[in-house]
Amino acid sequence: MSEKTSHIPRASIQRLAAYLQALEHLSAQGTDVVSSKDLAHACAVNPSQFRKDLAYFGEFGVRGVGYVVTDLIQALKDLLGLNTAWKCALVGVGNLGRALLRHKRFAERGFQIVAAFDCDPFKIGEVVSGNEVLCSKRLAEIVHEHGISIGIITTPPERAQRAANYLIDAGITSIITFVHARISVPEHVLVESVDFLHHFYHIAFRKTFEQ
Amino acid sequence: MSEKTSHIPRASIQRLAAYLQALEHLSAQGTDVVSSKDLAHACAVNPSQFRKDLAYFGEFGVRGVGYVVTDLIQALKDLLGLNTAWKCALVGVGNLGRALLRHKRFAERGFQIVAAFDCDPFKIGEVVSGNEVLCSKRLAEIVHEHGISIGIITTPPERAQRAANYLIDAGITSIITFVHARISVPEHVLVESVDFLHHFYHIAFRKTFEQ
DNA sequence: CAGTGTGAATATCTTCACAGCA
DNA sequence: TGCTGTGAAGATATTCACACTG
Repeated sequence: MSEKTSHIPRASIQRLAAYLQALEHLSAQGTDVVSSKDLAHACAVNPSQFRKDLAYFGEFGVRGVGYVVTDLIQALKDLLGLNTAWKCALVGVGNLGRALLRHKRFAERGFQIVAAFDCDPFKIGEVVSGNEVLCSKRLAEIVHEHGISIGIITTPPERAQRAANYLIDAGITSIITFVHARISVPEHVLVESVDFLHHFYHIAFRKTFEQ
Repeated sequence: MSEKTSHIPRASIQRLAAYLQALEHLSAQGTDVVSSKDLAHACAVNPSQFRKDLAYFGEFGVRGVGYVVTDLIQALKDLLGLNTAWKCALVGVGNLGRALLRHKRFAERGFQIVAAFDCDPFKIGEVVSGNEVLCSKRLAEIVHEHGISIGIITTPPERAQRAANYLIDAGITSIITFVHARISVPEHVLVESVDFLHHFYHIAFRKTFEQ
């Protein structure tokens, strides 16, 4: 089931997360079994799409019946790698960085921010939501000490590349950046970019030309 | 040039934003003219892709030469609807809401948050980054008064749907939600979902199965 | 002649339609 | 019989390759 996961459409993975969300909602409501039709409808997706997304990984349903909600939740969590506890380091304790540090829902989902870094001497030493802000120079040391595997960048744009460099030097191979700036990284490093502005642009475009 | 903009791939629009970013970087460096090859390379895109993305809207280059940076920046801003000043209302003054209110870069890009709402009596009256937090009940009134056209939802998940309802009742037809929860809206309302968790999930998936 | 703009070819993603199993 | 799992068909998106132009 993990042989050919490399050419799975990115959109599929995103949908898996949506399915999981819908399933947890169903589970909370006490629903035991759900059909592809109903679940897909709840996620605004074609039922075949839903079944095909799962088919990349194996067979999870019961023919003639549907999907057992709790089983599928467990399967999806395994598929998405959510049964692991991922440790994260955050670089850049500005407004957004603070908001993420205080945001409790990441930890609930297995993404725990265990260290926060900044290069501003006025911020170093401050404690935000249980994390003492450390000097960025100490990244490598702390990453090893805690076994951190994911880096989060929330610096101003002009310092994003330097933050990335620190993370990469510390051996981090996965970075999530919240900064509206292109950063360049070696081939082997995974970068996910969360760019709010893109969504605003998209709204502006559609309002201007499609409404 | 605006006839057939409705079937433009969503991915194209996202790339247009990336081109704009790269162009502004070039402009700041004093570059006057750039080829599709160079610009596409800077955005990690195929040069044909870049040219085709532009071709949806018209012709912007000079054959044998390339693209005049400042002209293309202006053209892209027009295409993306960024020469308009968009007024936004934010609902949900939690950690993330505060971070967005304080984030100055939205306003620089034409997206100004002119009002903030919450239903928590302890928050109402507080001033965050120049905005007084108002009672959500006053949404319709304020939306009309300011000519607000975009709603931003940063409530906890369980209150996202109610926030959406308030916004829609106030006549808002475009919503950007930062909440990891499905919200349902009438056909004519545009919803953009900025879901951090999806990006974390994606990293977790790729780390688990592809690295 | 360098580099755009674009039809044609390819690759990728989505949907259909139905065989096959509980 | 009902709904899954899946090959084949259809729709979309990306890349190639080259005609065309400043």
